[in-house]
Amino acid sequence: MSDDPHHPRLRIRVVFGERGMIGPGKADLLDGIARHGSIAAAGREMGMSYKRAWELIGTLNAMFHAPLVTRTRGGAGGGGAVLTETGHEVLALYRGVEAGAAEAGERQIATLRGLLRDIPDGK
Amino acid sequence: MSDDPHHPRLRIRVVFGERGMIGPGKADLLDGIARHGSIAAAGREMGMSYKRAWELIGTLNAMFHAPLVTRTRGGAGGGGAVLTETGHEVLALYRGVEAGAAEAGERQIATLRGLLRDIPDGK
DNA sequence: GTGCGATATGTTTCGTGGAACATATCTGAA
DNA sequence: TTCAGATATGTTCCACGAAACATATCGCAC
Repeated sequence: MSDDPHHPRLRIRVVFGERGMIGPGKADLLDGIARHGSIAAAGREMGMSYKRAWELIGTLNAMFHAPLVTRTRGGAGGGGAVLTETGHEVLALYRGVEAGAAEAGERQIATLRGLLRDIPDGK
Repeated sequence: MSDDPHHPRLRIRVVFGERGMIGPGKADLLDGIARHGSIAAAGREMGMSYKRAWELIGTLNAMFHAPLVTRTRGGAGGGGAVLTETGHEVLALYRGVEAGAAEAGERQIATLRGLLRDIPDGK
């Protein structure tokens, strides 16, 4: 979609043992909610069913000591969802890990990329 | 198995667009082959079927401009597999990315860990 | 009090990755 | 010339997660 297939991408998942984990999916979802103010809209944007988005948010909320997303039902516009302070914090921390890792691994990744076989078939 | 569930772990996957990707699974497999000199033994060690291990090695070999693993059939001991120079190089680069990311994200991850909910059930 | 738009959940269907199973093949050693 | 132990591959089966489908609920606006 909007990602350059020629540039290596780093997908990072932080695993907290049995307590859960957070990766690109949940992060992007939080991001979408922050931008749209709606679980449904965020899910739609990334081609994810409302149900799945809702479930992910549920696990995220249960995972931290305070919910990351608060929801409102009914009302003008039908309701909506917003990131709590903790929500913004967690998202920022995750993005920080991503950015730091990308920078720290820049050299190795470039070298790795150079070792790849030339594209076998341009489709 | 040997991973401390209390300490957050970073799982990193380097994605090269359509050309493939490398993550913990393939890296550990390469590692096992380097240590055991056998695809089968490496697979066994990580509870992976020989077939799956063999397939992963196949995609890895096809992914880079030179094979990462060379195999020998028959002979004393039935055969075996060893990492090529490129194989060692790729593994080292991936481990480097992992290490760099872990170090770079140390702060954020610790903070994230502090935001987790207290364990709900000690099992 | 009806409609709208979003959250909230349950149920069922379905595709896919992996496990399990089954062989075939290779070659040095005994 | 048989055996051992590893690579090499195809086929079938099944669990699990996600998608699809189906409702229910909420509350402001009109």
